[in-house]
Order: sequence, then structure tokens, then C-alpha cells
Amino acid sequence: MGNRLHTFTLRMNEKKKKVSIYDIAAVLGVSGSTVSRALQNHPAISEKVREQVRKTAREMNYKPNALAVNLKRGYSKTIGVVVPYINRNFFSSAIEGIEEVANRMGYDVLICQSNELYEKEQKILHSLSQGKVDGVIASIAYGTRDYSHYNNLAEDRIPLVLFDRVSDEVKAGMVRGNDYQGAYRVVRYLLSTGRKRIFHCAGFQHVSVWRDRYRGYWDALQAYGITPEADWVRIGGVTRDAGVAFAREILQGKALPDAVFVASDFVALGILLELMRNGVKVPEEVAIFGYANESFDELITPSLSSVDQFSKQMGQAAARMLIGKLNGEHPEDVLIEPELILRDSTRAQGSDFSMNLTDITHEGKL
Amino acid sequence: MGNRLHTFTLRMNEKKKKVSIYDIAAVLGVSGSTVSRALQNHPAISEKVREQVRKTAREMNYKPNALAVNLKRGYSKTIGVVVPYINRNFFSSAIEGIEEVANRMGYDVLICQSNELYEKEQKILHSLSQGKVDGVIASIAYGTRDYSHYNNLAEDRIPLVLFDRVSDEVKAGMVRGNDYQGAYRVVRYLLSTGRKRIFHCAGFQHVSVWRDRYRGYWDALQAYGITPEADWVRIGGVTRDAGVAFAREILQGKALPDAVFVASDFVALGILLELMRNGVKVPEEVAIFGYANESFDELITPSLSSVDQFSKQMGQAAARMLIGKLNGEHPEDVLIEPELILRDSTRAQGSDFSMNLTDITHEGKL
DNA sequence: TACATTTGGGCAACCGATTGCATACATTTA
DNA sequence: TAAATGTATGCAATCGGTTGCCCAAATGTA
Repeated sequence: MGNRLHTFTLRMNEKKKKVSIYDIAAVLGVSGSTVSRALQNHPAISEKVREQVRKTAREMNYKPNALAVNLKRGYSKTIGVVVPYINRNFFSSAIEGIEEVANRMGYDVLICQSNELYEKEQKILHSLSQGKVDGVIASIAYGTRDYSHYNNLAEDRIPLVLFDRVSDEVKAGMVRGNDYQGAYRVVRYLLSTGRKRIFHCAGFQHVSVWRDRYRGYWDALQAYGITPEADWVRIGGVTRDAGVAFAREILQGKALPDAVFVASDFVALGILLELMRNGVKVPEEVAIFGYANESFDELITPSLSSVDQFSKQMGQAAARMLIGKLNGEHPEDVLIEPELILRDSTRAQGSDFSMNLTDITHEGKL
Repeated sequence: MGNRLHTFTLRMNEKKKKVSIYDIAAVLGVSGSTVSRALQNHPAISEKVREQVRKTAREMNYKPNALAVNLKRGYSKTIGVVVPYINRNFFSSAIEGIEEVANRMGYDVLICQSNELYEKEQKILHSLSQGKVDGVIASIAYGTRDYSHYNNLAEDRIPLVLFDRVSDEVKAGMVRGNDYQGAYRVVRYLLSTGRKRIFHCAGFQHVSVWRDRYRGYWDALQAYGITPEADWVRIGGVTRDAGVAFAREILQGKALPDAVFVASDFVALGILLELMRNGVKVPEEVAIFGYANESFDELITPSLSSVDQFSKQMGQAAARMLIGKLNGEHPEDVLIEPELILRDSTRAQGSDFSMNLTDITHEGKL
């Protein structure tokens, strides 16, 4: 047998082919079925043969061809994840949560980034729906306004779970943060510290999370009898540069705001730096409150108050939901309550303002 | 024909099966081969049939099964990428570079993270080598000390390119930054600003990049007639916490260093914050120089001097190299020269120290 | 010894494509 | 009109596994 193995090895080097069950079968003089069954611990195969097969497989460095297995089985035990960017803290920790649950349940995770581009998102989904994954977890790119590529997944029987950036136009399971509440509470907190003239820097309104945050902001102000003026709100992209641009607008306005509630930490960063570069004191003159609790928030000076969305838990919930769907269940949508993280950029001014807000995390509890 | 299509649709809903070329063939009354060829624009198929097939395929929402295609073709046009973490700026921009080149060349990219764990890395490579990818680009986890899982890829004819974290024990193409030079120049710069007592916080020495940085540090000091004492160097993990721990050691030592050259920005962050928390002035008393130019470097106060490794270019080079290998070429290894980014954490003290170092980038040139 | 079971393993179809070769028909040429 | 091309399509093998069904040998039972 050692001899046959040797012969085989030589052939290997010539033909540069991978080892299949039939190669093992040939060496052992059995059929492919037997090898397949032996490797699966099928009871119909005797202990003796089973051991021989396993041993030979090991010696020949056999690895099952996942493509063949998946093709035959009809599923791949793989979950596709589509996010705008993988290097946003929010998304990378969501992915962490997804991987954790998925791996535990025996699934692989295939990560893709859309770069916020509709076309790339489309391509990715198209590629994933060619049998590569059993289901998809996604957070919609903001370049996306037509959702048919998402809805098409259903035609291919690929279950879909959206998290964070969801849309009612898509039929899918959803895991969302309570962005409305988060925003509402941010504004209420700012009001409680005596800030009244509260601006808002929003993201594009076709995106659920930014629309909800805007609504929360609006309703909170209304609830306290304040109606925002037209120039209090700016809608735009969620980049640092957009923040810089908004800061400049603010500086050119007739009066500084007391506070700015920003729908994204990256925008908040741009605003904060640009305001300070122009001599505006944060938080003394203007308080700034971001959203997403990016990792840089606590590193900048002043540290940036923000809203933690429990991104890892969101990822876990999304993975659980998708796997539930794959098992034929009908899991309910998940809504995760966010938590305010208070830092220096919203430090209260002057005399101790006594608050009565029990739902707020104080600095350090991060 | 509309009728046949309708019948088919009904069957679809019942059986919940995806559309194959044979379904199209059945509707049109032709063979599977014809459909396959028509979809590939094979010249042997008449214009008329070709159009019919394409039209029907579109109507039936046909998507080729990637598993079947790849199984048959023997390759997948997919590149596997394995990195320790996707949310490190360094790695995510390397991935950006990889994707850019790969997509342009018609390859998909499958991203995996090892979390610095040997076991997970092993699992990932094992899974990738089951026919899922044509080649692998990786940066070795620091939990890895045995490299057979990498070398095993060769047995499966899967070309491998390592970037950043490489190893001589692995037979693979390599794209590296010139870490030795980077470190050497950092230390030379620090010396040029009058700092002599320069500590070094290194990463585990079985990892190429950290070993090289240590060597560069050592040689630079030697070249200037300085021999580091035993407690000048600490070898350990590359987390923020490790930095905090080192800072505490420093604080308990007999004398503060003039500067600390840190092999990782995350460690440098920990050191910087902990030193400052204990009243040490940075850079007045101690200068700190990091490595990797993470995005938070410019955001903290004082901003952190660091070494930019051109991670995106590294990714591009790695992808080019891998695709070259896939095309049967034998690309040469790539060494990328890093660039020093000077920020406030190493601001020179007292009188203007006139430097004669032309290879240094000055603040703002980032 | 004869028959019924159990055990171990092979045959062949199948998953969804691709492709070399054969074939049927149409067209051109001698 | 028969033979030689050309054109359009189908058959069947193949990629590397999995699995229902069938059969031969071994074992059990009377």
C-alpha cells in the first residue's frame, strides 16, 4: 500500500490535481461511495475500512471540495454580510457579533463592503445569490434608493435580515436601534442642561436611521415648545468633511447654536474640530452630541458625547434571526434601545443643573 | 410560450427551487447545452435561439449557479484575504487596495479575520482551501508560531501572498514595509531632537514586523553610540492595555525616558494616555512615536507621531502579486519604504534643533 | 443443511453547469 | 443528383461529492 501511495504522489506532482475521494478509493481498492461514507462515519461502513480510509485521507492530505459538497447538498452553510464599510467601528463590531453567533452555529461568514455605492451593492448581492450563501445580513448603502436587488433575493429563496440601515420597501427581517428614542433623549438631555438653540446635522432622509433621528430631534424640541428654524437643520453626507462644511455654515450664521446634535460621529468630529479651529469653545459655547459611539469619541479633546447602539448585540441578533429563518422559523424583528454616553463635549455649564433623567449613562460607565 | 412560462412559475412556487438552465431549456424545448451556449454567446448558436434564451432567462430570473460553474471550471475567480482584524485602519485600507485591484481584474474578494488566533487562522485557511478561492492573501496572526497551515496551501496548489506580517518559514510571495528602516529612522529622528534615553515597546519577536522594528531601533542607537539598558525595552502584546502596563513600569523606573518608540499605535495610545494621566508631559518630558499611522493618531492630544506604511499600496501590490502568480508568473517580492509622520507627541524642545534629515515628512503633509 | 437476516459495500443517479464529439438538416459544389 | 461542406443542436461525460437502492457474503436460526 505504501507503494501505491508513492505512485500516487508522483502522479500528483505531475498532474497538479487535488486529491478526491476517488483517489483515495483507488489507493484502497474500494469505491468512492465507501470513502465518502467512511469519512462521514456512516454506520454501514466497518470500523476497519473506516479507519483505513481516514488514515489514507490524512496521508494524502485530502480535503473535501466544498463546491461539490455544497452543490450536492443545496446549501453552503455560509452567511453573506454586506455593509457600507468594514472599518467603521459600528460595522466591524456588528460583524464581530455576527461571526460569533454564526460560527457557533456552524456557519461561515462572507464579508463584503458596498462602499455606500448602489452599484457595488447590487453586484455583491447578485454574486451572493448565485448559490454562494444561504442567507444575507445587510445594512443598506446610502447610495441606494431602489431596493429591488434586495427584494430579488426572495425569488432565489435567500432569506434576508437588515440591520441598522433598514427600509420598509424591503421585505426582510430587521434588527434596528431605536434611533427615534436615542435622538429624542439626546435632545431632551441637552435641553435639561439649559441648551435651547439646538441644531441638527442629519444624514440623507431616505435612510431609515437618519430619518428617525431627525424625527426624534424634532419631536423632542416640539415637546418642549421649541420649533427649530430653517437654518437649524442641515441634511447631507455623513463624512468628516460634511461636518467641516456645516461648521462653516454655522460660523457664518447670525448666532451660534447652544448645541448641535449630529446624526453621525464622523460629521460631529468635523464640526467639533472646525468650530474649535475658529475659536469656538466646546462645550462652553456650543455642546456637541454625536451618534454611534465610534472609538475615537473618547480620544479627542473634548471627548465626544455620543449614543451607543450596542452594535455587537445588533450583529448577534441579526445572525440569530437569519439562522432562525434558515431553520424555517419566523423570528420577530428586534429593536435595541440605545444608551447615551455623556462626555466632555456636552459638559453642563455654570451652576449644577439638577437633572432628573434616569436613563442616562454617566461618563465612565462606558 | 407565455403559457408555458406561467406553468413554470406555478411549479416554482410549489417546489421552491431555483431556476437552472434546464428549466429554461424545458420552456423553450431545447437542450441544456444550447441554453448554456446561448448564454455564453457561443457562435454555434443561431441569433434567433440565442435571443430567445436570453429573454427567457431574464424573465425567469435565471442566475447561474456559481458553485456548479466553479466546480466545473476548476477555479472560482475569488481571492481569500485573511487578516487579524478588519477594523484596524492598517488592515482595512490594505483590504481596500486589494479589492480595488482584484475587482478590476475580475476577482471577488472573500474577507476573513483571525482575531490574532492561531486556531481561527487555521480553520479559515482550511475552509478556504476547499476550493473556495484560487489564491490567498494573508497577514499572519501573532498567535501563530507554527506555519504548516500556510505551507499546506501549496499542496492544494493555492498560491499565497503574505503582507506586512510575513515569515521566512512560509514559502510565499511577500509584500512588506521596510520596518527596519522605518524604526531606524524614527530613532535617528528622535536622537536628532536631542533625545537620548529612548525606550522601545516592542511586539512579540516571532513576528517579522516587530522583530525588524526592534532591530532598527537597536541598530540606530548603536550607530549613535548608545546601548539600551535592559529596562529600556519591553516586549509584549499590541493592545492599548499593554501600553498602559508599560507606562506604569516606566513610571516606577528610576528615571523617565526622553522618548518612547512604540511598535504599535494602539500601545502608544495606552502609554501616552497613562503617562499623561500621571502628570507626565508629552512631548515636553517624554516624546512618543508610534507605528502604523492609525486614524486616531491625529485626533488625540497631543497628536501622535507615527510611521505611515502605505497600507493601501501594500494591498494593491499584494493583489497584483497574487494575480500574477495565478497567471503563472513569478512576481518578485515587494518592499515598501515607510514615511515618518511628525506630530505633536514628538515636538522638539527648547531652541530650534536644526535637523539634517531630508527623509522626513513634516506635519501636515499627511 | 436450508433459509432468513444482518452487515458491508458497490452502482448509478443527481446537484448545475461546461464542452468535445456526433448528428441532422440545409446549403453548396462537382 | 450525389457528394462535400457548413450550420445548429443534442448527447453524454465530467467536475467531486452524496445517497437511495440493490446485492453478495457473513451470520443467525431452526
